Amino acid sequence: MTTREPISRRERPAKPALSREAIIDAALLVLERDGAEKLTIRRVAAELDTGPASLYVYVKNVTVLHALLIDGLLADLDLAWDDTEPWRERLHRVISDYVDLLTEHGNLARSAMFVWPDGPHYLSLVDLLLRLLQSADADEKTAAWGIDLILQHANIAAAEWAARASGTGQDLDELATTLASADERRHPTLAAFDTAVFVQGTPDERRRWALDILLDGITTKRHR
Amino acid sequence: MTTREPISRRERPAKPALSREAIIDAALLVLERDGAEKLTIRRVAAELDTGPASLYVYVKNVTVLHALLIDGLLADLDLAWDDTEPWRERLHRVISDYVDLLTEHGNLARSAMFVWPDGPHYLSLVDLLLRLLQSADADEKTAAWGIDLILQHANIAAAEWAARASGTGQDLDELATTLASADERRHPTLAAFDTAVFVQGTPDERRRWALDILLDGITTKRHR
DNA sequence: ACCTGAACACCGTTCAAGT
DNA sequence: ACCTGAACACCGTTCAAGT
Repeated sequence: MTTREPISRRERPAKPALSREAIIDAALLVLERDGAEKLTIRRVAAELDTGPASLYVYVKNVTVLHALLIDGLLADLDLAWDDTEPWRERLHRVISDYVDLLTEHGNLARSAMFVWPDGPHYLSLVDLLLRLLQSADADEKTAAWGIDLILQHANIAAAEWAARASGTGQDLDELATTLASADERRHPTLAAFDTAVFVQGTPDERRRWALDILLDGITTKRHR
Repeated sequence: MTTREPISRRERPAKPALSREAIIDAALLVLERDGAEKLTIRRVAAELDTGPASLYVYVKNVTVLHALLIDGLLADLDLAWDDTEPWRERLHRVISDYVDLLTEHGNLARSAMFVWPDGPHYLSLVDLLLRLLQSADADEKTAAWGIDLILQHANIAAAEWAARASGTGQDLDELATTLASADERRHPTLAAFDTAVFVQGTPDERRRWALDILLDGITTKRHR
């Protein structure tokens, strides 16, 4: 497998030259085949028939690899602008789509929390959000910081849900039990509270609720 | 610390019997000595002069180990209730304390995002938050879900800041450049926007701003 | 039941050497 | 400059065997 003379031509898919694009392609393949938790430098390198060291010319670290991927996935997002749909509805829809997309690849969502997946698709998403918040009369700072806050929340929602699904997190029953066992002396407010409420609601309900809180807050604009 | 026979007295610190408490003690020591990113099952086990397998009788996995620790750290939190301080100020103060505490141990903050550190101190924190939101006239659901949202935001803030400090994240300059390079055709709204705003503000300012958004949203209570 | 050594199945990253 | 094999320095978790 070194400088091979033009033998039979296509004995194998012909080892592609390394490049950022080739890496993304290989990574997408690994993602689909092995799942997000297996999306490691080593596996992508193996997919490219090389050692892990080779990738470091193109990606600074794993987090960057993840960010690269996320932007790729975002290509599937529906970012169409629709005059007739109220801004709030549209925003709910796009964030819901975004969370769904990330949730399918739980591990990636964790990375999304720490890097802005700075690719063209992510920029398009930000562009749409900005347009929506502007149409809701948010001023510059509120819009910009608000987008950060909204995406942060979406990322957490995806990561949390994925953690729950993979069994890495703790189950809600456990949490409910702890809350219910609040001591009357040490935690009087909690003891007098219907703690079941904490764990109520479907993920969807809670996401929607939380986003509304955010949007209410953003459009209230106290400017304190 | 156990019922020790009066032998020669202090030949060694006397290998303590394993227990959840002993594990927490050892973990706190590792945390202080080696930092949060080194707080692994293996290191804590080594600290206890045993193999990693031994800990699995007491902790289900690393995440649980982290959760245990977080609750321990929360012991230092000032949770006093003060009639004279307006609820909003008090809430800002306690969340700010909480974030500071977690930020010092960045890696732990990441775990806090996926487990409720269900120990007595965490319950006390929740108790205080509940009391504060109730005094702001939030109904049950709004208070409970709101606390979840607030803590989520605090956890992210801590984790993000820690990631930035450790160099794992991406630096803001990079992000600013990407945003500024928005293409006029593909990202018209962004191109016409002063993208510098996205990365403006100190962490403190942004935290305070975000929490106010949350609180504004929570106290608005649209009930849609 | 509790505890353990050893193994299993991996990681990310760096380095010295090649081309 | 780009690419690589090999090594470094770790991980979490499980298992079979002991007490």
